[in-house]
Amino acid sequence: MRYSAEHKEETRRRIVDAAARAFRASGFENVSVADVMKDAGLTVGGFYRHFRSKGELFDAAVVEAMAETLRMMQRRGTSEVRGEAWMARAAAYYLNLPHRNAADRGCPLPSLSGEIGRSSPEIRQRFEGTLDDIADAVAERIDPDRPEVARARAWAFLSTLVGSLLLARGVEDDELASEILEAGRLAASKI
Amino acid sequence: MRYSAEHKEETRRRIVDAAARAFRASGFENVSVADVMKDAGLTVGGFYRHFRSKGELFDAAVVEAMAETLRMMQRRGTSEVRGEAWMARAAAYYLNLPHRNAADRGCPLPSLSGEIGRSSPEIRQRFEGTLDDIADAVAERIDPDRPEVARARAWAFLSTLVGSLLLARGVEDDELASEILEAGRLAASKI
DNA sequence: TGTACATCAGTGAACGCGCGTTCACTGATGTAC
DNA sequence: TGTACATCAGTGAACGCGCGTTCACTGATGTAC
Repeated sequence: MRYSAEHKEETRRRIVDAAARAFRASGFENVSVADVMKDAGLTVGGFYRHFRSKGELFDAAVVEAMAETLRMMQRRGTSEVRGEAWMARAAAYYLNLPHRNAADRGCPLPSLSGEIGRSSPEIRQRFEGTLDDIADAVAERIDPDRPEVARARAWAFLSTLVGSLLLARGVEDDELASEILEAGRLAASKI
Repeated sequence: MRYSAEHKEETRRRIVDAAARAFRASGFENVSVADVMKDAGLTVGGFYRHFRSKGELFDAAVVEAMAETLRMMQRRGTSEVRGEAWMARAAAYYLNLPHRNAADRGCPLPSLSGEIGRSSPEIRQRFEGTLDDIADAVAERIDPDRPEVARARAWAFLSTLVGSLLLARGVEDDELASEILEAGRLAASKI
């Protein structure tokens, strides 16, 4: 092997990071391979030493962004807070104007679920796996003693967060966006 | 005027209908002008007698799909049902596998909010207007006597519906999709 | 330790395709007389 | 009422651009001796 294995892996990571940001900000079709490579400090040609196609990059970027979200969720879980207190805290962390305005660094669920819904079965299955893990992590925080009920509540909780953020991003007016986010925060905490 | 005004208007309507279906099913970038025209029984060239650009068509299609949703909401409202009973009924009507599997004829909120979030201010303002009307219509059904509180609940209700459908569409497994939809239905009715 | 060689990550130009848009043309239908 | 003319919705080919992908090449670095 020439160039250390770490070197190649590190480059790949830079490409995936740039892609994860760009796709969340602009969606699959509005991001070009050249854009991503430039963002990663490289030129187009080298791309195919790391990925077979743009689709494969999207796949990797989704996995990466979802893993981040899951890690974030789990990190929040090390504290002792549980139940409604945890839900209120998580909802506040998720539903606010900064998150609404920074899609590129935020949760991929509102920004990419639409595209994923139209993607290949492989990508959707991968997505499904991580999403399931996220739901489990959330259920554990909501009510560790009643896993069945907690899981249903976790899905409803996640749905409310994702839906609120999505709607808040669709409207132009910041006041209205705040109204939507606040309503979501309140309702999510009491699910 | 040659060709009656109605003739042109009727053709335009056919184009917009085809576009509203196609965009909901596949998103903006994955639908070509030629596709839409073919669906409307026409050829590409004629498109520009009706619209200045593909973007203008998207705008019209979003307005149309949102207006349908609003009409649907208002039609449901003629009955006397109010409050939680109405919420349970509306949630059941919205959150089910057929709706999850027929994005092209369903609510545009889950399928197009993502794209709209990245669209021009004009489109977003138009979207915002109808969305606001929908929220008002929902608030009226939830609790006509307390408009303030009802509006916040309406936003949370809509967020949960939209989020659940979006997540259910993102996963491959029908069982899991059902689980998500059911959780959403239950929680939405009690917001 | 030093040197020739081999590998392969990365470069940047070129290719080819899809698609939005334009354009010259057709022909159906309304209007003028 | 009938006929010549004007309009313009619709056709289908052509244009041009952006972008995904390919390719010949470079040069940095690891390996063999």
